[in-house]
Amino acid sequence: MENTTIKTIAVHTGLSLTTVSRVLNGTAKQYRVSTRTQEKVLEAARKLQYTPNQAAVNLRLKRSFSIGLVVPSLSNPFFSNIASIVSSAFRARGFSVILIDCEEKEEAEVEATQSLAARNIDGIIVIPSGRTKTHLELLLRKKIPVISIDRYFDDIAVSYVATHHYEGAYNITEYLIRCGHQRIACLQGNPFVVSNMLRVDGYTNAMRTNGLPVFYVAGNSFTAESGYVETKLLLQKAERPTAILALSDTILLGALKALAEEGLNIPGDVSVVTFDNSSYLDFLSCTVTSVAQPVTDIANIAIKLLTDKIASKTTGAKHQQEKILLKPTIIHRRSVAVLPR
Amino acid sequence: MENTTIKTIAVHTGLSLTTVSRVLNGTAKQYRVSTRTQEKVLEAARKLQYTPNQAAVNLRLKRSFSIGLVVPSLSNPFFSNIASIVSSAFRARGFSVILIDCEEKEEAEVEATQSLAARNIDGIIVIPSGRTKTHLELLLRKKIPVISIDRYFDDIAVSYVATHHYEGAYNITEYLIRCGHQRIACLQGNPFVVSNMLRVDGYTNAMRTNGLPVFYVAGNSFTAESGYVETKLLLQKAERPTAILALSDTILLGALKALAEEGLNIPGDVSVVTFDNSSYLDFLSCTVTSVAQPVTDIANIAIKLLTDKIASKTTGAKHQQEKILLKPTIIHRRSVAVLPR
DNA sequence: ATGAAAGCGCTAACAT
DNA sequence: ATGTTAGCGCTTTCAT
Repeated sequence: MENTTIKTIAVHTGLSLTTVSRVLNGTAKQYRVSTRTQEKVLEAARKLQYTPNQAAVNLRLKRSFSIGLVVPSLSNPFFSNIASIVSSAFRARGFSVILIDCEEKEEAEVEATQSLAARNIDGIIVIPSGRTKTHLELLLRKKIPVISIDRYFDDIAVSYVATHHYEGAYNITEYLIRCGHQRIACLQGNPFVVSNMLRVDGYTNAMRTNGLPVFYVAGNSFTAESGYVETKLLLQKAERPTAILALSDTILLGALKALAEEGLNIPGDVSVVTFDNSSYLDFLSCTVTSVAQPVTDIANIAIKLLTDKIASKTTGAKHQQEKILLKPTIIHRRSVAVLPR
Repeated sequence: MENTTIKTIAVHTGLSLTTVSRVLNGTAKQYRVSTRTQEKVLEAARKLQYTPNQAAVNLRLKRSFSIGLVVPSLSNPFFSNIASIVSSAFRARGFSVILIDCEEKEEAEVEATQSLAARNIDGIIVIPSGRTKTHLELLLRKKIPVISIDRYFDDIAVSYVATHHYEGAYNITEYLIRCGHQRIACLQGNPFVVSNMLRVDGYTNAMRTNGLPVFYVAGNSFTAESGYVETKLLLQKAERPTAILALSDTILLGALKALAEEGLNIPGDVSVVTFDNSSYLDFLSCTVTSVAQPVTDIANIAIKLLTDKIASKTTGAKHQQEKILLKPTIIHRRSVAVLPR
């Protein structure tokens, strides 16, 4: 009792492979297969527990009916949240989703896109882990629809959807300044990814525009460890900050730990704001004001863009690079003190 | 300029498909392919940017060199954390990981396992979303190695690795009792999954063994919403609890919100403990004592079991069902008050 | 040391 | 209304 294939069914019903294939693919009507025959095939398929061998379909059709989703790290709630939303939306549209966690490693990301391409993937959504981008151009050359989210490159023809990182950072920095803060420290993540660079730019420009010196920028990854270490160092400075802008919630967590260890109160001793607006911000010892990214919108637009590109591979319609930036919003909580002038 | 296949390389080098294939698969030595020839093939492959078509390999070999990881929900940090650990461990061993988020839906889980099976997946790790288990038996019948983690079924021959849920709940309940608590409420998750049932049993038995009535059990899913709603209801009772045991960190978050809304302090007005030990527990307004699951151990053992099963498919060695339960530990923080007797 | 040829399971162009 | 056949890209047995 080997695996059931269409051949098994053909033998079983005394029909040809073609007819069986037609019935099973729903093209029966189109080829005027008799109702009788259809029933026979369907019944045999059910009885023999037939499931199509995707490798064969894939080889033949050069399509896999699945899309790849490549993320830097699932242990970061921001990414796992996006992953969850994107993946369910695609499944709802009949695509399988192959999710790959790169552990923030660029080689892993390159490998991931190659392995996806080798599987005749229908399309790829990627959140780039670093500066590497040639692998994305390669996908383009292979005519594999690809779009990037959250992070992106302006100098290659890959469409993207992301939060307007610059604006988010600029606005929240300016908000801190309006609250009377002048010594505002910025705890950054991976200094080589666009999202981080733009946020740092937003912070820097908001400071300068308001006639303030850029007080402090440090950090090297979007992790609690980085946030912790940098805050420890920051607090060694002769002049302590009155406010800290953490560029992600993971960084924030580390910063909070360091602040607690130093016995500093929020917002009494130091104000704190962050990026990403994770749900636990509402439950921290001091609820934390945050820049919220429109994650659901990002996911939905990404899906729309990718499915359009996939669909138009058949029609052959040309697409230009779409560059979509969505407005972030500030969610106000209680972590910011208004300083006396 | 079409896609490069071994045929392209064969034509290019004037060699046969066989020879090209041998070189590319590292069996060159075994077949005494001349060094000269090997170089030619390798060079052509590089120049033409050859990547093997996995669908073809898969069809031919009935192997995909990838494993499936099926989880209930990636937006739950406990699962996304496991997913991250398992997926990186497998990639390190040369397997691709196809990760599927089922949104806690049993149909989605069944569909996922079927779709994975249709891809000639080498093995599957699943965290079951509910009571459904026939799909796992089906995998077994198709000789696809499968093991479940975190949640499991004792009456089917699927191996599993999980935390000793019963013990975790029993111990922490008893700890609360020793601290003088008698009215302890239990906020449960999905009542139909083993992990939840066992935890509830642990709670219930700890109460009974210590001569206390089972005060309160309610809830229906491992979400903040459920935790919030149930806590709201719980606080309507004439007799309020002195302690709350949340069966997951997500439930805890909802409970905390409800407690805050009622103006209750932790641990002054009510003590709180939870399951899962997420990193943010250290940063809440009151750090929360928690049952920690040995997630890394679970992942590593799961990997060991699965790779063994995959390897022994070739050797044909028989495996019995492995049932592995790991001890949880209690991480003490500041959310539990010691009551006067 | 290298090649020819069969076949994995499926679809589709081309009969009839 | 149904069937024959070629071929997707690869591995492997069997020749030479």
